[in-house]
Amino acid sequence: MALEIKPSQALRLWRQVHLDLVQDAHSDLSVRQTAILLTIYLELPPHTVRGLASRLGVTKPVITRALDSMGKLGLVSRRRDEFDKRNVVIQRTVAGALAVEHLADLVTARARELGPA
Amino acid sequence: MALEIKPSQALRLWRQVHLDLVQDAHSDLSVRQTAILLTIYLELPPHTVRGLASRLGVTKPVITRALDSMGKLGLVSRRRDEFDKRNVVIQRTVAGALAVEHLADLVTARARELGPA
DNA sequence: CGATAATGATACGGCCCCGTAACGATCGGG
DNA sequence: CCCGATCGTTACGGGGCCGTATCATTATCG
Repeated sequence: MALEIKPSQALRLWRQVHLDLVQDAHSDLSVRQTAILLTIYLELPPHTVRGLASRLGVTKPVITRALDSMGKLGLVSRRRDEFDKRNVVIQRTVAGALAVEHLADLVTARARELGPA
Repeated sequence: MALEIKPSQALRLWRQVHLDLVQDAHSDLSVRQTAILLTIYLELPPHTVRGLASRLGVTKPVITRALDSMGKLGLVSRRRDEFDKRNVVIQRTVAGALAVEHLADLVTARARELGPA
């Protein structure tokens, strides 16, 4: 059951949510960080730096730095893998789950306001 | 006729489009720039620096700098208002319209792929 | 063991964006 | 005519993210 959305609706939805994000002081994530955060919270664990890097098509330092900054915000946390101590396992947090949920609410609410055409 | 979308669908849509944007080398716009671009192309002209600033809830230098960088990319252009030479009128461009259209296609295509639940 | 591979982190130089404050140009009211 | 208000821009100092190259740690294989 595919979601039917017209190009003009898609644009208005995209614009309105972006306006909300710009005005929401707490949402200060870049496009890359958003992609990383949602991948962590929507795809099945475990998540590693290397896995995310190849999944997003970016270099590993990009992931490391994004995890640093999102970690400071409390949106994710890291833990050494005990079985292969080279790996780092990225873990979800309560604050991160709340942020993702907040984004979902934002999108659904703005979609509900869309008129036809 | 409102658009019905479930939170889980909203998140998967948001994630997938962001993954596309990260991997698309040409799309290098920040959240703010995207909000500005879509406002210019979706709301009725004329657009001014001050108008956009108050519409987005940001300071004027933010708009000026965003117009500078988007102007270099050919996405928008500027012209002095002949009747009130203090004003600057922001104009749309072919490249900008194409970029907006491309984004619309991206969102609608990813929405079409969404499963239920 | 020892050499090689793999993982994530870090250093570096560069670029872009931010907010505040100031600026020049232009308009408009007294 | 002039002085204040308005417009957009620029200057400044600070901070974040980027890609490349390199690093320390750990695992693997001969």
